[in-house]
Amino acid sequence: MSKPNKTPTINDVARLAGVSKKTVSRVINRSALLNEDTRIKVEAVIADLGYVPNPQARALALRRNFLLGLLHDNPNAQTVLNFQEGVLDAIRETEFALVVRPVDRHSPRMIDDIRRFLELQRLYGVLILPPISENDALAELCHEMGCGYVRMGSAMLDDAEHIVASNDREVVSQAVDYLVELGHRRIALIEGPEGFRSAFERREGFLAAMQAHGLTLPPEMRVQGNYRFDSGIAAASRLLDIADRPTAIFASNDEMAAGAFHAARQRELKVPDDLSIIGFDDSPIAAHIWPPMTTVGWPVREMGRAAALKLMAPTDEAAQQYRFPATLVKRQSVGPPRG
Amino acid sequence: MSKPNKTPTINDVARLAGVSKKTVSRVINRSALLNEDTRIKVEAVIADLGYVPNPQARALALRRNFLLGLLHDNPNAQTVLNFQEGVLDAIRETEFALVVRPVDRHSPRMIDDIRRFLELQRLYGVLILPPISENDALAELCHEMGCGYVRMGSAMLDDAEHIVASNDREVVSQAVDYLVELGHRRIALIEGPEGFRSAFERREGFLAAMQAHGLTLPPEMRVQGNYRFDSGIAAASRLLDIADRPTAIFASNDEMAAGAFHAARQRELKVPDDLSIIGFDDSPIAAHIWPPMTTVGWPVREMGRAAALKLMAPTDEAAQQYRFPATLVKRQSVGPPRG
DNA sequence: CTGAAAGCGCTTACAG
DNA sequence: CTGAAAGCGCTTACAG
Repeated sequence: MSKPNKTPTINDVARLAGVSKKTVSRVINRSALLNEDTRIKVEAVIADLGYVPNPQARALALRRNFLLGLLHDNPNAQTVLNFQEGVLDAIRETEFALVVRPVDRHSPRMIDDIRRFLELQRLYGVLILPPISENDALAELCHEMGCGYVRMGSAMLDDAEHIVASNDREVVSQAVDYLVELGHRRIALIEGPEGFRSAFERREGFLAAMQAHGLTLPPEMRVQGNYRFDSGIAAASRLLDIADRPTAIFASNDEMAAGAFHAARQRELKVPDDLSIIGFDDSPIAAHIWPPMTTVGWPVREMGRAAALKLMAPTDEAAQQYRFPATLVKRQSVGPPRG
Repeated sequence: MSKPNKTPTINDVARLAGVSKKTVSRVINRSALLNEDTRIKVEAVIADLGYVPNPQARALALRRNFLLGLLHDNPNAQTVLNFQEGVLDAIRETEFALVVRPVDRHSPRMIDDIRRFLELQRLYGVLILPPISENDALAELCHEMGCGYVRMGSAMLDDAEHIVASNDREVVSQAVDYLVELGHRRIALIEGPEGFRSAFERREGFLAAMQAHGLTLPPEMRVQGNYRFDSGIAAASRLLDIADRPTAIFASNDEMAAGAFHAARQRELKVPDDLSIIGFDDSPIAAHIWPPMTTVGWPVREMGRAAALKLMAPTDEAAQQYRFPATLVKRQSVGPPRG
């Protein structure tokens, strides 16, 4: 007789179902070697009691927690949150929970810190956001520690089971196509920082499209930023001070594109009449800046959901998807060039 | 002899220190009833072995996890992330980890969902962000489940041990003072939605300051929004279409203030020459909009850090703080009224 | 101040 | 297909 108020344990289920704990355990873990009638009987008792296996006990016995980790380093806040929402979509109604771990990619101890974290928390698996998702040493660490992992990236950085990827290169090419169709010829690039795969992919997409259209990109029409707002102002300032200045700018992310808006304003250039601007991310700033910004949106929430499923239920159909196309979001920061 | 590669357990420590497991446990848990020499000896072995108690085992034995939960419903992404950073500052180098749980405050099942979550995960405590931090039923739930909690709020919603609060009311009064000093008299209010304590506090601060300056607020100069961008456009549009339109607007958050910028632009009014605007939050949009927005910044990261400490180490000096003053951040969206 | 025994609620070989 | 025993790595009364 257990006290009426206590939450039921595996023993209660076993006793009421007239089987051993082990058999109940088999039901919980969906063991194949199990008589159908036994399973039905046990499941009835489980439902009746409202029994839920204690995660702490399972974690101890299995040496593995039912926790998904989210590793990120300071990217776009909205992206992190949208990804989290997607993960939640996937873990809702499951026994899993989400542990968030911001890390510092500039720290020499980052890998060691994460190693300790994984050792201690015995995570079921981790989800890794860019840019640290591009760190192969980190993926290797997960592998050697027996911790599942899925990376989010701008390209196929890993096998399908370990990645949710967008098609940055293609979609940036499409953005350039769009500008060219409107009549732009002097199109400048504000690229992202060295060492970011996203910066690389977006630049390659840009260059490929320019070449496809037979357009040249003079060196001064290509400036590097660091993905932050101020660097966008600086980069765009240089571009707009060129005598034969560009009529359109593609910036590798929205923050830098927002900086380009500022640089234009400072010079009393109108967007889009004097200057068309396209960003990347579709972050809140894109919709709220004036005029609303044409940008590239990626399905971050869906990526988060799929990434979590890859960890929890790799055989699920929804977990098979690894390609998540980004799309051009047309707003008012792009128009035909003047004259 | 345990295998050399295995991570050390409490048994290894006990054996090498020549004491019982229980004594090691006492050292880990800083029991007072402990001979000083014994403690030093055990601590030496712990350091030597690099022993770290297994959190899963402790969780099972203690019926309590070393996890801090962050409960939030969709507020400003940057606020959530800054708060997370603060929590991380506090849990770094501890055994604690942070579990994030977005919830839906409009769901009738919210409380039940959270109850199940707390039951299952046996959290050490939860941190609750606004607006759900204002839900007293939720605080009551935590209390009855024996789960620690700390709320973040715009005012003293709870006892000092259960809250990190800003001073929204005062700081908004100061914002109004600032506008009045510059010469503004027709100052309008875009207030936040019903049921948000922050909206209430900010409105009260606004009204108190107006009254203190002997200024009246005609009903048409006070419009309600829902904290979202579009509602800011709508509210400001109404205000700016008044014949004797305001020379300054205070909006209860940055998103609505950004909407006010749009409404001004649509009417070809210049900020700040034709219209001064002040927001609240100091979110990224505030710094990136043109012209950069004067707003109120609150020390979200510090609040997150203190909130986590209140849960983990309530006696720490840093955990005593519960007041976190917000401050006016002056940028370029405010100037003297024209003429 | 310290220890031997039992227990937290599960799962893992090993039998049968 | 099913079960009795031992174990995961800690802590909690209870003695002494």
